Amino acid sequence: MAESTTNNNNDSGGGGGGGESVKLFVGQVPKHMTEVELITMFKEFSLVDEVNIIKDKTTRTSRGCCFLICPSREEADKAVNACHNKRTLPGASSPLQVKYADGELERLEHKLFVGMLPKNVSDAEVSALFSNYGKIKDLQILRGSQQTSKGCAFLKYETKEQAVSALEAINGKHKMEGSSVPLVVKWADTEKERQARRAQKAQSQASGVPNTDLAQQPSLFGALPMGHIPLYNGYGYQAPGTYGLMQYPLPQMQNQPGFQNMVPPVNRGSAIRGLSPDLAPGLRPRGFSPANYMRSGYPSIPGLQYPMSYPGGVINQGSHNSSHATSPTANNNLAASSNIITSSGAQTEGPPGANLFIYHIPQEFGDPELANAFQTFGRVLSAKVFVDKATGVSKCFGKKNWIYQPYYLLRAGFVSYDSPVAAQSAINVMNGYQLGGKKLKVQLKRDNKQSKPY
DNA sequence: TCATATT
Repeated sequence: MAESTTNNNNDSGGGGGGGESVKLFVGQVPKHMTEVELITMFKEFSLVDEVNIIKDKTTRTSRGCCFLICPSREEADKAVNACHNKRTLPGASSPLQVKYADGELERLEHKLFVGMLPKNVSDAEVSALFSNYGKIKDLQILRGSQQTSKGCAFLKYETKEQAVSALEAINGKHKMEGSSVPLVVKWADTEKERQARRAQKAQSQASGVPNTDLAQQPSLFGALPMGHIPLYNGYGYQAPGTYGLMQYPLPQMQNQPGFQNMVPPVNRGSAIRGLSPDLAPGLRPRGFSPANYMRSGYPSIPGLQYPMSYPGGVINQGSHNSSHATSPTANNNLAASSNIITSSGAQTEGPPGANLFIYHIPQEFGDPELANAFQTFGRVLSAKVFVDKATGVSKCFGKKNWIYQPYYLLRAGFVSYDSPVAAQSAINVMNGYQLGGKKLKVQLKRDNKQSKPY
């Protein structure tokens, strides 16, 4: 005797048979029909796990459509083939519409997005890594005009389990060779999400007055199950409006009695000192330029080894204009600057007007050096150097092959302060300052989150 | 010339 009244053969979760439940959208459903009636009807054509009538939010009445959950793709296809445009239910004006629900096809592809790939990564490297978790059906590294990767890829696995295990094992944990940041692994966007992303991008680029008001995008929230918290926010975004971080408790501590005396005065007044004329680039000691020392070896922390060479490092010199600045101070500064970048790699943004965009940063500068160079003017929340996409590589002709090699690493970066005053001080002193053969351009970072209605 | 990219 076969199953007669069992409608919950729930083997999809247990992994028996490898079936994966599939959600279908059904249109042209008479509003008076119940879920039980619909289940009964569809069971003539396929196995059915569940039917959910889609109801009006307020009136709770049927909207004339439903979701139909089938235990496998095969069963779902049976329902589609038997019903779509083939049968008209009593009271309906047109035949049933039965199709895969939005995002369902993509979901069934077990497709992952991989971010934070090195620019020069090869298919073989990515393939080797991800093959540890299952059979790769498809791999596509996104590449730009040259061979260089755009830092991300798409990847399909044979089964959901394989994709999940890769996601959990690699996301945020695995660093590729030569990369300092871990890979990001997420489920690829569905078609709808792609469109939403495109629209949002177009809007923010067109107007320059981006809409970051969450209240104006209610659909995204309505789509999330109640209580759902995304497992991983791949981009580390903060909710708009939550400026700053709690990771730097120092400002509060500095205001407490007893702490002030522990901080050398030169340090605490640094933002103001940065504005003082005697530190201005044009008035710095002659006969010593950053370009000079760069030719004769590459100091990792120029601000410390060549204290007179640029304004950011000037507080470290004990000689000519600040007798109370001592070398322990310099060490403190170094320690502070290396703490600026969090271990998670998350970049922190300061309040509006407190973030700088800096161009023509010397090659020798990494994040810590950049932070060090700019900390004289205020509390640096974050400093980030990156290579300019357009000019980071040049192509050369070889006898047989194209050779892509870096020739002049044009670098830019961001520095975020906790106050606009500090940022302005840094601009006043550092903009146009010659460092490493090029003049720094220091300006306020474009701020796309600026305008926000109340 | 504006960071973490989306087929």
